[in-house]
Amino acid sequence: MKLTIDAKSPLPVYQQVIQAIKLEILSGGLRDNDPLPSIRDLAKLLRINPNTVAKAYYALEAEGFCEGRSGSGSRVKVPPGRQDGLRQAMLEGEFKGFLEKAATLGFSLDDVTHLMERTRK
Amino acid sequence: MKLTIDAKSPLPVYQQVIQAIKLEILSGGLRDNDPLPSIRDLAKLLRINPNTVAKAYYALEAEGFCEGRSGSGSRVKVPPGRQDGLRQAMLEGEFKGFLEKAATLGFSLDDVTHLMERTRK
DNA sequence: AATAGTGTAATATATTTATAATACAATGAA
DNA sequence: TTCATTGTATTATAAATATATTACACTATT
Repeated sequence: MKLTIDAKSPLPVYQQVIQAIKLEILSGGLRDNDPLPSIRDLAKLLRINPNTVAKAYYALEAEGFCEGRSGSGSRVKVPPGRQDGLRQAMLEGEFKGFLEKAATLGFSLDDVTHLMERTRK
Repeated sequence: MKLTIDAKSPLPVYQQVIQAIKLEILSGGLRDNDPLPSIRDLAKLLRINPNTVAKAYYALEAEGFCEGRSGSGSRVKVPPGRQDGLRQAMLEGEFKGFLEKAATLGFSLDDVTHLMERTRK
C-alpha cells in the first residue's frame, strides 16, 4: 500500500491520510473486508502520531469506508458493487477539476488535447 | 476577478485565497503592476477576516507575486516575460498531478484519452 | 490641512491540527 | 489463562488557523 505524507503540503496530515486510503479503496487495491494497517503500525510507518491516524480512520468510518473493532483491527467496508462506480466518478471529478483550472488559466480544450497528445509520445 | 471561498474545503481559507490570486495572475487576468483589491474590501467580499486576507497577501509578497505600500495599496509584481512560462508550467503541473491520480486509480493513459475524447463531444 | 482609505502591527480569544503519554476493554493466538 | 495487539478514550501541551478589535504611519485626494 503506497502512502506518503508531504509535510510541506498545505493540506493537513490527517486529510492526506484520508485521501490516500480513499484512493487505495477506490482503485481496488483495498477491497471490501480487507484489513487496514493498525493505527500504531501506520503511524510508525508514516512517522506521525497515532492520534492523527486514528482521526483519519474515524473520519473514514464516518463516511462508511471502513469499520474498526477493538481487539481485532480496522477493515474496509465498501459495497463491492459500488466500488467501480465510485472509481469512475472519482476520475471524472478529478478531470473536471483539472479542466476548470485549465480554463481559469485561459487554456482551451484544444490546448489540453494537444498537451495530452504530446504526453502520449 | 473571480474568487470564492469553500468553507467545507480541507484547504485552509488563506491558502485558498493564495491559490486563487496566483491563478488569476498566471492566467493574465492580473498583470504586472495591476492593483489588488484592498485587504478590507476583499475580506468583506469573501466574508472572512481582514487578518486572513492580510496573511495571504503577505505570503504572496514573500513569493514575489505582489507588493504592498502603506498609504497606497497592493500591486501585482511579476516580471512580464515570466508570466506565460509560469502559466504553462502550472498547466503541466496540474496535468501531471491529474495523471498520477488517474494512474493510482488504475486508469491507463488510453482511458484518460478516451475520457478526453468523450468530453470533446 | 483635513480626511478617508491603505498596509502593517499588536493583542486577545477560539477552533483546529498535531503530538505526547496513558489507560482500558476487546480480540485472537499461544 | 496468559499475553501481545487492537481500537477507543482521556488528558495535556503546542502550533497553526481564524476571528475580533484597536492602533498607527503612510498615501492620495479633497
